[in-house]
Amino acid sequence: MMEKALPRPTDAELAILNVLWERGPSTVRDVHDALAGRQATGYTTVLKLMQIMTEKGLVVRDETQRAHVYSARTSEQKTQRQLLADLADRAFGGSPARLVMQALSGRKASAEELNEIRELLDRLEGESK
Amino acid sequence: MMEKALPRPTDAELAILNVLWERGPSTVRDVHDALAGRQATGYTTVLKLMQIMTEKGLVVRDETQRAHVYSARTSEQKTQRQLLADLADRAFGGSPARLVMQALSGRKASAEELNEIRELLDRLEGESK
DNA sequence: GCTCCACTACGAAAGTTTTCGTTGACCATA
DNA sequence: TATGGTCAACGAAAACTTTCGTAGTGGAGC
Repeated sequence: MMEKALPRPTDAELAILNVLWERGPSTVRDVHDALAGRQATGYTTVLKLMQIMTEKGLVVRDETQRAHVYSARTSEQKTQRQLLADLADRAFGGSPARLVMQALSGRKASAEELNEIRELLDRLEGESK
Repeated sequence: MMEKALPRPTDAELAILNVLWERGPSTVRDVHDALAGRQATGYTTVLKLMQIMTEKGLVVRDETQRAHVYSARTSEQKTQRQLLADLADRAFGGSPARLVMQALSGRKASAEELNEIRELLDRLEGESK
């Protein structure tokens, strides 16, 4: 059973997915309102995007209610990994490790964050043993 | 002196930048040939893209030769960091640390890579002291 | 000088993304 | 039953990305 790869979400689509991941299943109205703070987009713009996303399979919708209820088709984690793999391919010669190193050295992470990452490393190291 | 933010390169533009970073200053012919293996694009397509990239400021060109010589305006590192910061903003709630953790847990890095990353962590930890 | 070739420039077309105005349907309620 | 509000659907336009055909230019070699 081949799981068909969903297309990489565009910027505007990703903004909508973020709302769906945060709020769970939502109507267009919900998403539009949630987006209102960050983006200044019209209601029908959000609606149209979500219709397109439905066609693409990025979201699924429940039409039993008058106001259709949309859900992200793919988890946030899975999408994040897809985006990272994609970026690694396009900008890091296909090497996720190089991506990580650049991300680490590029910015000052807090001490706690560094520790978290170190613990994660320990855990990974443990698994591969 | 405000350094104006260059636009995020598109997929096709990034492919060209990769060639320029690898080869150094190159003509359109050079880039086209280098791309030939991976992409099947016509010569004029590459040319047009590089003209657009010149307008955008992503590359600069030396026109003293008949075959113009193009160079990336921004280093590979800097561009990579910009792309990572951008992705962190769009898909990781603005948190590079979360991006790193997802990148690490998402894939099996080799033991050597993990060690490299650990050393990098040590260095970072040292600096922040 | 002429011809051929490689190159840049230009413009157009196709595809994708983002935006929004308009329309018609449904439902509540006066 | 009429009115008003909310909603999905549709279509179109604007912006951006990607593609390539055609034209013109300049230099090398005959």
